[in-house]
Amino acid sequence: MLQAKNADLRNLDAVAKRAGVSTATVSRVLNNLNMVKNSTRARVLRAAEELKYHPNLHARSLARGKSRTLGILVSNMENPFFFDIYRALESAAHARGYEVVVANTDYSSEQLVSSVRLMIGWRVAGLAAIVSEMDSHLMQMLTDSKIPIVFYDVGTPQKNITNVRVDYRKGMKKIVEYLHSLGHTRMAFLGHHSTLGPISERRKTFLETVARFSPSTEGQIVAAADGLEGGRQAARELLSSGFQPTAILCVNDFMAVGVLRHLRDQGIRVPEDVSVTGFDNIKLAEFCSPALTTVHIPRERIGQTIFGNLVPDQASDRLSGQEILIDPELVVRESTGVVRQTQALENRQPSNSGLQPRC
Amino acid sequence: MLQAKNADLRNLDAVAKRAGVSTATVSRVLNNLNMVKNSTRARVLRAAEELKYHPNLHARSLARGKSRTLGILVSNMENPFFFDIYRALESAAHARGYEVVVANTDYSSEQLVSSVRLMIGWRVAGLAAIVSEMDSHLMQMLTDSKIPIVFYDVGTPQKNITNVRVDYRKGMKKIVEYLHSLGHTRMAFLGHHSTLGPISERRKTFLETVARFSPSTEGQIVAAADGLEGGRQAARELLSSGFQPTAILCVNDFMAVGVLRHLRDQGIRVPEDVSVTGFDNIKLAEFCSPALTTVHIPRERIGQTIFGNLVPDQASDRLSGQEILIDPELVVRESTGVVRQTQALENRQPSNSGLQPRC
DNA sequence: CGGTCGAATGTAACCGCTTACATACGCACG
DNA sequence: CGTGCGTATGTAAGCGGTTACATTCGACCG
Repeated sequence: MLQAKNADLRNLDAVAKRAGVSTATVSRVLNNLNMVKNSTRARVLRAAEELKYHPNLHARSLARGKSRTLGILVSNMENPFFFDIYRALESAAHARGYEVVVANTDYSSEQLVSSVRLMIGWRVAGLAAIVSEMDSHLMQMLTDSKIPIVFYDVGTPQKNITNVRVDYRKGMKKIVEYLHSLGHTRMAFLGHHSTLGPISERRKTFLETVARFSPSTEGQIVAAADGLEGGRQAARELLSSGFQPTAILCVNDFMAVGVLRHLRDQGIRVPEDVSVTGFDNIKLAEFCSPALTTVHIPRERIGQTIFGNLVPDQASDRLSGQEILIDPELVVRESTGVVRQTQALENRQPSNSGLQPRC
Repeated sequence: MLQAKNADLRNLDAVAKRAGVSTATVSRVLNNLNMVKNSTRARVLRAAEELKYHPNLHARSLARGKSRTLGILVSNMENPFFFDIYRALESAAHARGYEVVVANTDYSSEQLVSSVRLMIGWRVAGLAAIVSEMDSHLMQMLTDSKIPIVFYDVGTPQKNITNVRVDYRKGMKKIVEYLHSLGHTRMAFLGHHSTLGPISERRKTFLETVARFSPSTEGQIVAAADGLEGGRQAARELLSSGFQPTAILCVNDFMAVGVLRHLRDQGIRVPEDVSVTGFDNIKLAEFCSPALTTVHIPRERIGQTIFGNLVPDQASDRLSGQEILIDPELVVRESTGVVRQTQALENRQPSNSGLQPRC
């Protein structure tokens, strides 16, 4: 583009002219390469300062052919679970001199794909996909890209792709067994986006584990959107479905907080009338009322692990192409309790639902 | 950099060669400029597809000399208040074909400055600074940059800088007056980062308004970090200070939720024993227990306003250099109540603190 | 049939930076 | 005083796109 001679063109050339040196020297000064006499360095720095010069980072990346920027994709930044991983990852990155760009996918695989396109276009040095959704062509696109990638939750290991997973089965099993040990007989699983892998893993495990205690124990399923409002909505549907749960198992803490709200509105006490559990152990789980019994997922560690596998550590090398499995732990707080005899018996109504999912 | 002839070099040239056309034609196809015969377009697209070609966006920005990317700076993405504005802004941007990059500043002006540097380096088309912190040199740096900028909360209007502000004074006044009308006599303001402009605006208004009701009413001040934990911590300090408030006014909802937690732990009932108010009206305010009385700040509208002032609208022109003021509204929920006679009288202890802030 | 014109494509000069290589300089040494 | 060498700087060729301008190619017209 032949640009009109712009009066305030602030580029290397302008700085070079003003300092009476060549662009190469300016570049060397700005990149802290030595080999530059102190007096020249000073002249250059002053010139840059006077011109309010800010290097064009696009030009820089282009010339260098590589960047120190990592891409991060998350399904729902509003959910503190994702935010926490993002934050841990970002701070690890900053500590090692990497920049970070984030994109929200809203659990939509179209958005996931278009964000990945963007990141590839930006030639990020690595890509972390902390998402629950997937796209059939995506894996191919990513392996082709040759960019180091870490998937959390979804995807399969490849030459350039590492997977970090949490053993959701184990976590879910612990919850169901714990509730069963408290005498719960009618449990409901409350989720969102039932088609997504990591979510349906929990749902399936729920159903399987409940089935093990059948017929003394029944299971039921509902789903809405992720979030506070989604949790409330799902609780509303659950209660009006006729199934009268002794315990509600939420797919995550964030939705559980919404559930608590609806129960309080209905005058249903937690845990006296019904127990509620979450998943993730976000900070909010400890601050809501009653505090949530949940499953702890070590988000800090996950963030660090992801970073470690994205950026080649000088010492140890990457576990590229591996799968890393993380174990969750049960955290018991106030939202669960022993089933009262009356609670187990009362409300026994024609519950024709049984184990049939209806989401 | 003279690069080793990279076997899988996927750039315009490679696509052009494979399609048997020039790079100009490829570029035209990829940018949907017409003037390209359909048959050639198809050949080019197939070549690009086969090579898994992804345009280098750095090169593109560099060549175009302008970008369609907006920079967003927020103080604390973890606080839903900031997140909501960010989300509204992002979705407005996407709707108009803009990309968005975010950076967290953690209320630190050093981080703010370095993020601004980054954004300028990326030559963003516009910059939204939704931050509470400030830096003395920053304004100069920004006006010099010539980038369209919108500040929320801080900064002063300039040629290329618009300001969006919420009338926090009005909001705070409404809260204090409301509480006073309920008979509250000992109020505490609970904040964070007391040196930051928007925060101290609320604190000052609190003190002024309380002073108007003096001596029948007393005020007290504490501060901790923003967040759930910070709220809890501040509440702890407040209660152990000897000042026994009838009402606790929090600088934002997020901290208020932390406060509620501590009060519950201490067996102090809200609002029977003490009233609590928030600020912002985040979703969580409605979901916590008890639901928070707060001041509504229209974050959606703020996000849209910011976008509208960042990107020149074809129809109306920007209000650049203006200041836009937004009015907040009181939202009464469950966390505030009338002071019981006993509550007002009991606990009357040697409160030597009076109106003296101690943060 | 030469000329005109518009549509389709090619050529090459940028965008602003990095960096390999060339050059200039000063100084110790034979 | 010429040579060699290390240090400081300059020169220019990339990086991978975009786009102004040139060129080619038919079709259509006088």
